[in-house]
Amino acid sequence: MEIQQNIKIAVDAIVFGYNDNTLNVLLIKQKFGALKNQWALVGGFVHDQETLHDAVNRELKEESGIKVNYLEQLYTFGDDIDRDPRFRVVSVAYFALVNSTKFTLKADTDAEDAQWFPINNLPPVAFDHAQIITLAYQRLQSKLTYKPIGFDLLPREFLFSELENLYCTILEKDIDRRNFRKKVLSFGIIEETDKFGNKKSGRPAKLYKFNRSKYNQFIKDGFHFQIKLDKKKK
Amino acid sequence: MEIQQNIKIAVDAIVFGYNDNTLNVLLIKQKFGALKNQWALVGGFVHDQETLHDAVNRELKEESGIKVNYLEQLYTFGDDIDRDPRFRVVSVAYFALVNSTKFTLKADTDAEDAQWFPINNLPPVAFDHAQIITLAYQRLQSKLTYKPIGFDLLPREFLFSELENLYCTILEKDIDRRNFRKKVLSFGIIEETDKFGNKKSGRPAKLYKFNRSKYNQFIKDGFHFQIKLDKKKK
DNA sequence: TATCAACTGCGTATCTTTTACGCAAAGATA
DNA sequence: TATCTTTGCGTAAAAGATACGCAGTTGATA
Repeated sequence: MEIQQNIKIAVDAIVFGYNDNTLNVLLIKQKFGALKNQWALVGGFVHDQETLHDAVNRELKEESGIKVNYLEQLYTFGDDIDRDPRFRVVSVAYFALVNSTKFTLKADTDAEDAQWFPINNLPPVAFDHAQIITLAYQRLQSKLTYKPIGFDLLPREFLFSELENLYCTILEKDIDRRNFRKKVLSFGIIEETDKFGNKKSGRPAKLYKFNRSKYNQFIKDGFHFQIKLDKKKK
Repeated sequence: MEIQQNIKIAVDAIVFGYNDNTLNVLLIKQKFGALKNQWALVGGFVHDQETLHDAVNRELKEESGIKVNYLEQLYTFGDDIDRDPRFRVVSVAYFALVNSTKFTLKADTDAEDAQWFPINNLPPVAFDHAQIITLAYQRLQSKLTYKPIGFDLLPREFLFSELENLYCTILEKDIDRRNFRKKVLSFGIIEETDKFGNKKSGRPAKLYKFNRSKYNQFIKDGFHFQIKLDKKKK
């Protein structure tokens, strides 16, 4: 039985980083090919003998040198037959989080340049990549409220104010600092260290860290991680 | 620029129906090909000139004659290189809901037989389809709590007790009938008709119907549909 | 060194939502 | 009429979310 089919499969990765109260997206500019000199998501065609996950990780390594903290499949784009002008491509998009302070971007084999762009100030991007980024941002926003993925954007040890700002920034909402702290602490999934973060002014703040095994237990016990930030109901 | 790639793209559909307090999955048994005489999900290879959605709808029509109420992309399975013994297949799985009382299944061109199976009593299925069904069921369970998709499994007009049983059955949880009713009514997204459902005994019950435009307004006003069914906290 | 600005960390009163559950209403059956 | 069953409404108590006061600790400044 032979199936005639002339469609290529690619993967794309939307990598989010967080730095200085700003959410950033990783974009690359390729040396070769159709995307020459255009900003685009990390991505490329899947090899015959690698899994989709392997393909994403390979592209991430080849094009940016980054190792992500969190990776999940986002959506498969295959309803626009002409999204790539060369031939039909179905692209499986992945969604990744990284602590961007940890890395210096190194454009590796395929990419001429790799850079962080603030989500609110993106350059024009290739193909339908703007649409993909929008979807990824929505996923990030909603997932942040019911999974503890914010920690994957922060350093291993962080200040409460950093976590708080991250939620404010990404969810684009106000927040009551004291209630937020109370809520997060009530889950019992982060613990304080004996270290203090260095700040310009103000009372020194303890560094905290996320405890994943406590989180797993928390879930197993039937509790729910949920952070809502609406200051007021209607 | 030529890309060498030898991977086929398929779509699969997990169709849920609800009947007599039972959640069912649609499976088919094919006449021809590798799946001959094995139960499997509706699905097949994507044509070069059709979108992924079109491919799913075509397969649904060809293999079962069903028109679904709700369709969304579920997940793309491409991490098991040998999931199909013939050659590498990446499959984009879709998740569909239908009011199964409305249809008589007609096995059409490709399928020998199309049948509903209770989710808790499935026959052996081809490939990794059991895994796909499990994922779809999880998606259904979680989505039911925050989107009004339950109505897509019911007739246009339904009894409150039917809606209630649907939630109980799918979420596998107990429920306080009176609180459930209060909660759902408080959203203002379903309205009563002047008709009554026929029951064996007991006080006659009004038929209700879901009002989608009210729901859209409800969302636009910043409210959230959310139905939690835990009878007790820890 | 006194004061101020900036930020942390804790506590409490109030309002809203969820949960538990009592009970009358409206048929069907015998 | 007595009984069974299911519907539909109401209310009290428990739990959770929100608003907000305020002292503690630092660096910078007058």
